[in-house]
Amino acid sequence: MDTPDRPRAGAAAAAGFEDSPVFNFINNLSPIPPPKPSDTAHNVQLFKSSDLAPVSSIFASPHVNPAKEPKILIRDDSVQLPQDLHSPNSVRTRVGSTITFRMIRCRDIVSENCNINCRLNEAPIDPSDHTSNSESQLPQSMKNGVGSVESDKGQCADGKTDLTISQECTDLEGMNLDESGPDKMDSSHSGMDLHESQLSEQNKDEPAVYNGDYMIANQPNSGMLTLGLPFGTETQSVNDTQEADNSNSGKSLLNEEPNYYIQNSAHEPHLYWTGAVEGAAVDYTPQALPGALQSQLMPCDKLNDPRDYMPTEQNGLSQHLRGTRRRSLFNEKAGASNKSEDKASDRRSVNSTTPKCKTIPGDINSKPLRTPPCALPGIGLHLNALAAIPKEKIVSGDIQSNIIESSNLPCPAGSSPPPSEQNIINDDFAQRTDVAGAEPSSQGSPKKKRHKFDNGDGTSCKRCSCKKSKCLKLYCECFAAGVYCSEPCTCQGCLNNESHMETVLSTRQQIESRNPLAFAPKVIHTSEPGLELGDFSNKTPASARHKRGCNCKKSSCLKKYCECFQGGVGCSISCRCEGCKNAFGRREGVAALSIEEPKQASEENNACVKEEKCEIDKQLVIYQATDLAPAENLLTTPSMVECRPLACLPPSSSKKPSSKKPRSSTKLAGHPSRLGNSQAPLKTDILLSQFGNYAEMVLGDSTSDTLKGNSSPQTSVKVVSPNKKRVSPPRMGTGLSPICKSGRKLILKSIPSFPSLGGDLNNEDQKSKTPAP
DNA sequence: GAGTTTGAAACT
DNA sequence: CAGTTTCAAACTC
Repeated sequence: MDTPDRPRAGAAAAAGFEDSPVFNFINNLSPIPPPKPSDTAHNVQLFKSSDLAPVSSIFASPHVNPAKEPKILIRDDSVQLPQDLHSPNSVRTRVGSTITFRMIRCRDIVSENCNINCRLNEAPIDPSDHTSNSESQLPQSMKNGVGSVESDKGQCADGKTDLTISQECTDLEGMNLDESGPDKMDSSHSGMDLHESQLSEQNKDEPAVYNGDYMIANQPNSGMLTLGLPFGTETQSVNDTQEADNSNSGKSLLNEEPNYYIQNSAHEPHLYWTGAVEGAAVDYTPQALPGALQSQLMPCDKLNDPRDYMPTEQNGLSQHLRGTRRRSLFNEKAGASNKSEDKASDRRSVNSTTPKCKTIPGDINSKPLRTPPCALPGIGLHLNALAAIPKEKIVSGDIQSNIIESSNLPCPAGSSPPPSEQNIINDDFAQRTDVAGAEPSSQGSPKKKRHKFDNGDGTSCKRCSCKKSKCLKLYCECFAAGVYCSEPCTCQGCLNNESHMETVLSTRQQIESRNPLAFAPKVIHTSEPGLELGDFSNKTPASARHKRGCNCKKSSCLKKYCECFQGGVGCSISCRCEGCKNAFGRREGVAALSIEEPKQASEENNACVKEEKCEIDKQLVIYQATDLAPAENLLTTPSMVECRPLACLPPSSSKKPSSKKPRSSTKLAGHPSRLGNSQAPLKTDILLSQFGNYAEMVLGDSTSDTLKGNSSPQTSVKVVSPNKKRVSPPRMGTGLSPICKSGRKLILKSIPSFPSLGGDLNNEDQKSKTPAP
């Protein structure tokens, strides 16, 4: 198709592969120059944002809650998929059959970005941008992935011409033909019909292409990955991991994905996402990438929802939307997060979203610190959205969460996000977990539902019902979450509103002065054992995160009273709980098995199970290091336990006898967060490098390890099989999950890398590997 | 919907 | 730093 003119391609040409479609394909990919400045910038932003955000502690100031923005937005995006246009039904089935990818969570790493990434939506993107290309590319990648994917391919091959499929196929062609592709893409997209026809054709023709892609993908080192992205390493690692995952299934979406990445990377900065990659995997829609993400996001169930499908207009629109979608990710960062709109429309209206709750303006301190992305008000929110997501959507929520997490990846683990940010994030997670676990409860009283209602953004309103605290104390969830109380709140004498901004800020500062970690998330999903342990000062961020431990006595850590449980994480050393039975992981020794305990886990697990089911059944989940599936998140603890041995944090350090008290720990941790802000710039730089490391850590390492089998049992598999089933380490069989565990394990690895923001990526790794003597 | 339980936050 | 009180969520009826 294309000429091997490109220098890089030249090598291949030299090889004599020029003629091969694969070669062509590769050429297309490889040629892609390093991300354009703008692109790079985007990428950087993502990472930065994540990094920065955490550092800056976005939440320092309360954020306006977009209370009601549906976090679901993501879904919407996914919904948007052209499929609807063609045949929702087909799509549905496909979706079900097809694999969905989970976004990798980097959340731990990235604290903030989540929001941004998560949202595909709305922000109208300029088609002019590569976005279109990228989109198209994404779809292509998707296609590729899909094509490779059994189900998808089957469909295409079958000539079923699902809209999505067809589109995908077409996209691929376009991809193959030209990287630039936007035009091509457009053309391809423009005609849905065309797609179909093309599909058939492509199906025929493409195989070669796919193959090529596939091959490329297979090659970890393939130029594609390496080439483009600054993150190349990551991508590679990802690919590897994916491959590993795929390996299970044999071919893999992933394989294709790599291409996807590459292309994206080349064209779009946004693509950098692993998530995007994953998205690529998504069959659905051509529209997709962004959509892909969305699709991923979308719960299996949701696919059914007409809304989800979005009445996207047509291909053209879809394309356009695509662009927007991608953008949306960033846009969201920009603070445009629109939670509310689950619906397709949401994208466009993204901005329109009306957060009822407003996030409190960044703290004085934090504000300046806020780095671009991080700064975005929306940052915190995204996670919450998950929680907000109705049970129905829970699954999707997970996905979303995953996506979000992935977005987070960039953030250097080392830097702990500002407490506030973390809080948000945590909240999100918690919410997610809550959603899962709490689902039942949520049904009950509004309060219970409250979290669910949350936008999902960290910023969403918590619907507090404070009476005496005036919503100026941590008792107030809204205040604690850094958001202003909004309509949903039933609080009395509330001062947590814009009109009292000064009061709020001052109060926050006071609280933070007391306890830097006061606004830090109660539970950090990061499974990093070390962090949990809080031992390493180096990893202060982590420690800070985990500073709090529960002090449950009667709840046995089996109820929401327990922060750990509520957060969906197992209890850690820092916990002082008595009779800990935390299903997610018991404190200390108990932990490992606790997860498996069906009894305890039953409730919580249910949530996890649900998610997992969906995922398993229909989705391919790609876990990245940090990303614990939401469901997985639940598991984190156990994994952590297991991990610990690996992580081997210094035992002494690990133990913080009184870690619970935020105060003591907080001081240590708290500062770091702020420091992080200052460090932010560094972080960004580091981030990239870290990111790669991180990716490796997460994906690569875990995957590699798992693949290799060397891995300690701990590094259980996170791998998802292309087959649609996660490949879980043998051990986990229980409902919960193998996956979860595996995910956690991975996380653990990743964790080590994070710890030192300032870090040192290298150091981190080393440290992680070799716990301090 | 009201009341009780629970554990964190705040206070001393 | 430890103990107590206050608070609001979580939970139960």
